[in-house]
Amino acid sequence: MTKADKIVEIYKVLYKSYGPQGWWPFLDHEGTNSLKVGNTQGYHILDYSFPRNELEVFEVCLGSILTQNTSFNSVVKSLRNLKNKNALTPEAIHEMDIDELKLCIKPSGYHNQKSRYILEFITFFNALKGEVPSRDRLLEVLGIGEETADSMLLFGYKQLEFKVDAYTRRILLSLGLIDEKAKYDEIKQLMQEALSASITQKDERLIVYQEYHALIVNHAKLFYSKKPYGRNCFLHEMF
DNA sequence: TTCCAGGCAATAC
DNA sequence: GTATTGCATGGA
Repeated sequence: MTKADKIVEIYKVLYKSYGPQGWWPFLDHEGTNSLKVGNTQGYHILDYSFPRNELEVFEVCLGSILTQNTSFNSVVKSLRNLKNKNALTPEAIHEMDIDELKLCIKPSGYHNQKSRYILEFITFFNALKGEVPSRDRLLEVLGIGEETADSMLLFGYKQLEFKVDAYTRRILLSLGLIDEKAKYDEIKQLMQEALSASITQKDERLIVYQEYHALIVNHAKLFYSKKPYGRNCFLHEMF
């Protein structure tokens, strides 16, 4: 069984175990439906029409910054703080007092850094005028590294960019599919080549990229949060 | 109390 | 180029 085959099989097993996850965005920007805010079971499961507009794209990007090295429950608190002030828009945050912004995002940590990152991103976002940013341009923005860029592109802009995070590394390392010093791009290419080969339809592949990452996070929270990583992980029994 | 969380930039070597 | 460090809050 090749690495690519294993990567495809892992997805099938995770999906069968946990089901579709339904991630970003989290808040209802149109008032037409009620998203399950803060529900760990998912927010809009099996509805892949999201994000439906620029505001929802913005929320995904904002969440991508806020979730850096931070649990997502904390991020949801910050987003709700902003939403409650009717300030979950680039314009409102831009006009907001910086200390007020810091207070809103305080639950998700690093508020001094992240407030600056957010303001830098808003300037960038406004200049886009609705266009999809290139990955390289995103990486030039202060506070946006590889994972955050891919997070914005995959979940916000529906681009075929696989998001690699610490959990992805741990699982792949534990299963012997990468080595410790594997770089971000190496892991990303491994995942993308495996999935591209087995899923020719782009719309379908996008959904799998999104769900796969979400499934990895869900699975890793259960088996890869405490050392030794991967203890009792049922994926080990597959190969 | 300690450890960890859906990383990043700055700095040191 | 690679390794280390500071950043901050909240929950287990």
